[in-house]
Amino acid sequence: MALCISDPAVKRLPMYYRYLKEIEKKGIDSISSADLGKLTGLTASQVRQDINIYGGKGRQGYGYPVIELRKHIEHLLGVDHPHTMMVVGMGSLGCAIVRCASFKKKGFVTVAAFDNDEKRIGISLDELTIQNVDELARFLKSERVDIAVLSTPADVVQELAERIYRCGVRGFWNYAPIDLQLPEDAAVVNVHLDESLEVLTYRLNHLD
Amino acid sequence: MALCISDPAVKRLPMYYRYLKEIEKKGIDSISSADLGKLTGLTASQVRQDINIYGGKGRQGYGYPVIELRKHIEHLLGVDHPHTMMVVGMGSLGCAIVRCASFKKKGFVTVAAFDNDEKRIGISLDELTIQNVDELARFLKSERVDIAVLSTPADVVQELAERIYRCGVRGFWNYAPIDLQLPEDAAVVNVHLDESLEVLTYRLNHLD
DNA sequence: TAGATTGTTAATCGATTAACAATC
DNA sequence: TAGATTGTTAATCGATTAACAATC
Repeated sequence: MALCISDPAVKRLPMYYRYLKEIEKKGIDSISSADLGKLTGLTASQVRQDINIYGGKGRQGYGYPVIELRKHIEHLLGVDHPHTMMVVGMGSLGCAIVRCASFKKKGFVTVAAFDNDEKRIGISLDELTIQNVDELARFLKSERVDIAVLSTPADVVQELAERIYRCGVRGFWNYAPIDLQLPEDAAVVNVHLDESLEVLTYRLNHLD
Repeated sequence: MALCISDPAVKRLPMYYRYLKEIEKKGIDSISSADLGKLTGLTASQVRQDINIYGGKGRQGYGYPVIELRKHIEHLLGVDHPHTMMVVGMGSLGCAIVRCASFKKKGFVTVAAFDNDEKRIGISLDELTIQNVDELARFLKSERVDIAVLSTPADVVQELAERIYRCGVRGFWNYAPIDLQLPEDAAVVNVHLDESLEVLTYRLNHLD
């Protein structure tokens, strides 16, 4: 795909997707940039620029066809086809992610869960059994995994991620409080929940 | 505080804070903007601009004093004093947040947990007992809560947040997949884990 | 047709980067 | 002192907004 979307515009993509699904559910079949702007908190101009960059098409005097645009963005995001995930680090956060029903609904299938703690290995969650992290490379030889979810302590996650990368996984959703360093051909999102909370305390302490 | 920090600069604050703590732990007592830039992936120029805006002070020919700058940013973020939190919606994600030890270490004390499901009310997690969400207003009459963590289904969270706001809480850390609408004098951070995952699939599907 | 609204270009705004004098 | 590095101003870059002709 030749079209290149700037990072700020990519980050708005999921928001458009969310609102479009809402609008679609209401049975509305077209929406103007002005109305979509009101919903998302953006200017109509920005909405039009974005949709143009995304390659979406509207009709003058009418607006954007909701279903068509939703499908278009769905395809851009890549969520029109399922992804397999594995979770490494089965603390309470790792377990919460495995259990999270909304991801399943959206086509994210967790195919394995790993930990290095003997007390956790063998425990079942939903249809999964927690495996020893030493089995990881062997598992990845036979199973395709699109996304590794990392919810281990920070001090082991970089080395772990490199190991997983070498097994061919290219998507990394990192919950450990560091910035993963991986080769260019890997897609990494660092979640940094702690930093999100610190942004909140900043705002809370500077309200006035 | 008169100084106004732009949103992009506020969002970099926790990252500086994280790296400064790391550097401090290594026993290094001064760092140049060039070296801090290398760590954070920013230009030295940006680092200096940021620190200036934050009100931090360095010394020519020497760099920035690590401990002093760390403390300064800690104060700006407001994490130099403890915050109380309550969690509403005790699904697996809500439980994971209550259990998350790293928040405790950073001065975030969870003082209550609520749910509306009879099966969950009365269950104990750590030192907390899950209370009926109907008790929420009564609880807030006697206890001060800085931050409400919302991990309920999306369809109830807006109304719930408004109710909590009316009880005087001003910090909202929202995990439900909607954008909370609250008055100006509330500090809201919408986490949107699902959207973070969609940004990952976008990048994964557009690697080449 | 007239009204509405897109698609797109130009103008503006704000954030990042470069440059360099000040100074430790 | 000489070298290093900040603090700060100016230049650049990119993203957002405004404007308006095209057209449904």
